[in-house]
Formats: sequence, structure tokens, C-alpha cells
Amino acid sequence: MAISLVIFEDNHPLRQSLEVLLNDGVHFQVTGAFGECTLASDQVQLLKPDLVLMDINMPGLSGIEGLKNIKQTSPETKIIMYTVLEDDNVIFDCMCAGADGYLLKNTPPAKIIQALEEAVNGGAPMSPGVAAKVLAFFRNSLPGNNYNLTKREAEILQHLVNGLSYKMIADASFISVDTVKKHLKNIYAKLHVSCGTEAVAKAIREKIVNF
Amino acid sequence: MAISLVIFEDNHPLRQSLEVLLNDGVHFQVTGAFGECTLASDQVQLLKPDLVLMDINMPGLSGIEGLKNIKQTSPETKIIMYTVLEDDNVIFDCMCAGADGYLLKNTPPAKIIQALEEAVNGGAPMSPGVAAKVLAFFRNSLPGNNYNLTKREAEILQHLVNGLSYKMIADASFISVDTVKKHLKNIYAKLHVSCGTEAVAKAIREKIVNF
DNA sequence: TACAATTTCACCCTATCGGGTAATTGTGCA
DNA sequence: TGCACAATTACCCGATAGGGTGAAATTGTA
Repeated sequence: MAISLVIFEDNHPLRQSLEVLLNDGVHFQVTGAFGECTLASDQVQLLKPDLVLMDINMPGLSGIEGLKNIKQTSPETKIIMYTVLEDDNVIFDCMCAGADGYLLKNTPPAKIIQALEEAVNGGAPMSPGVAAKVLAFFRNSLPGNNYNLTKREAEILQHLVNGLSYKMIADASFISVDTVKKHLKNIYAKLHVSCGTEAVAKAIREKIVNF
Repeated sequence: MAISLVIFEDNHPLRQSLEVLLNDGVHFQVTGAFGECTLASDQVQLLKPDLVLMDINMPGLSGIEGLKNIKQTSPETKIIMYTVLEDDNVIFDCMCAGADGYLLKNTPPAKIIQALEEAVNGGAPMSPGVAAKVLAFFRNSLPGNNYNLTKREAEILQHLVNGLSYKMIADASFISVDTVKKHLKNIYAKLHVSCGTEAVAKAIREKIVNF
């Protein structure tokens, strides 16, 4: 059975090219093609396509907003972002908003078809450079860990991040409150912060503690 | 010029199959193939391959440990994980440890060749299901945002996360310290926490604030 | 064994935090 | 018009946080 498809792309010639390419009646069937995504969620809810191909840079509502709106009303519909943009923040926003794939517009037609089929089969097609950027988000997740914190200091900091007060940390670590205070003073100095909330934020940001 | 390649795979027949497949002398040249990765970082440092194909489930040192060791001494070498495991935690660990791709062992030979070439060209080849799991990590990254925080409360909380004291928040927001105090009291109640550090940790954990 | 680093504890002191209570505005909604 | 709620300010008060200073006990290691 053919995969039903809706296209959002403001560029007329490109939109028509995509229709011609994808509306082969065998693998795919394009049931809608729009130049802007202001009403995207309604249109998708009505047409119930298996797949949506969504441009990002469009007049009016951005494709990312369209993505969010569609996912709210039709979370089961697969949405592939299709754009020239290879900006880290844009990619990140799309992924967080629930995109099921991210194809650059320089993708050759054969690859597009392959990617769309992959998407409906539970995959997450991404252009090579995009996939690399996605992995990069993880990589920066545990490189430069410590600020020369001792084992004990790391423990105390972990407790602080977990929301414990000085007194609670003291009880949990079987030491006096004064010792906790002393440790935290040293920790604050090592992290170059001046209070607990700042330390917690920095500890989490820089993956100094388990989170 | 051929892409030089080192293989870590404990299964003899599979390792030989991979060598036969990849050691075509044109696209690829297999310069090493080992049954375990205890000495992986030394071997890679010596052979300086463009690419490493790394099994995960091996006797002795795990492929993930091998990955970490190699990345420490030869960070520029691309490493593709090659395994039957499709476990979320394993995938997550590999990505954080710096893997440049993740292929399942059911990948057809033609796709493997395609993937390896993609990897050396700055891509990040992943089997469809794996890519989907990777994106899933992001999806759960900012869905349930608010605890019915008002706009002002969100601002105050953001400042707290940024490490500002009550007084500094007051100055930054052009309101009195008492108002800040009042807001934070309400915020703590809404977040079900009892102090600033706890609020910061929760706000970051649950993506309530920009980070 | 001697040295250094770490961990521990104590005391003092002030600013800040955080809860309680109460009151005044402005806005949107019924 | 009246109500609910957000946002604002104020005051009181006790507990906590965090800095300064000093020193003993523990650990690891040369």
C-alpha cells in the first residue's frame, strides 16, 4: 500500500518537483501540498498522512512551529524536516520538538525516497552531516569532568545537587555540619562560585556529578 | 586512496567475512583484525587507521571500553560500533563515549560499505532503529515544561539557576528583595522543593529553564 | 619514618534564606 | 460590577548558609 504524504514547502517550483517525484502512485501518494504551515495541524488532522515533509524557513509560521503543532494533535504522524539549514540550534530544536528525521535539500532524489521509506518503518533518516551534529550533542556530555575535586568533595557536591541541606549532608555522610561547611567552602573555591545554587548549576552543566 | 581499517570482533568466522568483504584493496584496506580489544588503543595508535569497526560484546574488555581507550589516544580515528545489541543504555553509553556510528549486525554488506564511506566523510551512520532511539533521547528533553509557573516566576527561577542571589535577582528584575522572596516561596511550593539548590536541580533536570 | 594531602572538627560572626502574615495594585474573565 | 489571580511591597523571625581562622586525625606515599 502506498505511503500517504503531505508536503509543506513555500517554494513553488520545488514543491511541484517534490510532488512529481513522490506522487508516483506506487510507493507514495501525495495527498496535500501547502505553501505555508499556519493551519498545518488542522490539515494533517484531516488528511491523516503517514508522513509529512516539512520545510523550516517559510513565511508566516516557521516549520518548527508547524512541527510542534502537528505533533500535539497527531503525534503518530512521522515528520521529516527538509531544509537547507544545517545550524546546530535549529537541528537541536527540531529534535526536541519531535522530528522523525532531518534531510538537507541537497539530498539526491533516490536518497529522499529511501529516507522516507525508512522513516515509516521506524527509522530516523538524517543527512550525514546532521547525524554527526546530533551525536556531537552527546559527545560533549562527559569530557572535562573534574576541577581537582577530591573524592569526598565530589560526594558532598553530589548531595548538594540532590537537594540536601548542610545538616542533611552531614547526617548522610556521618560527619559534622562544620566539616560539610569546610568541604563546601573548598568546593566553591575550586568551582569559582560563591553559593550553593551556582555550584549546583555549574556541577550539572559541566557534568561534574551524576545526573 | 583506500580507507585503512581495523576490525575488533571476537567471532572468528564473522571477522574473516568482514575482512573478505572490506579488504578489497580499492575502497578499503584492512590493516588489522583482532579478536579482543584489551590492547586496542596501542594497536590503533600503531596502525593509525582511518576507521575502526568495533564489536561490543567481547570477552575481556568490552567494546565500549575499547572505544573510550582509543578515543583518548587517537581522537581523530573514526569508530563505528558494530553489534547485535540494540539496548538503549548501550547506545547511549556509546554515543557519550564518542562513537561515530552504530551499525547493527543485520546490516546488509552493501549498506555497511556505504556506511563506512559516510563515516570517513564526516557523517554518522546509524542503523534506522538506532537513529530513532538516539532521537528519542531528545524528544523527552522538553515536553512537560511548566509547573504552572507564571511568566514572572519563570524569570526569577531562571535568574536563580544562573547563580544570582536574592538581592542580585531583585536588582536585575527591578523589584524589592521581599518580592523576590515571595516569588521564590511560591516557586518552591509549585515545584515541591524546599530550598534553592533543590529548585535549581529540578529546574535543570526537567528543562523548566533555558540551559 | 617523614612529608604532603586529605579529611575531620570547632568556634565566631554576619548576611542571606525561607516561612508566616498582610496589604495594594492591575488585568482578565464571568 | 464583582471575582480571581498575578504581581508587587512590607515586616517579623528563626534557621541556614557561608566566610574567617585554626588545628587535629587520617590517609597515602616517597
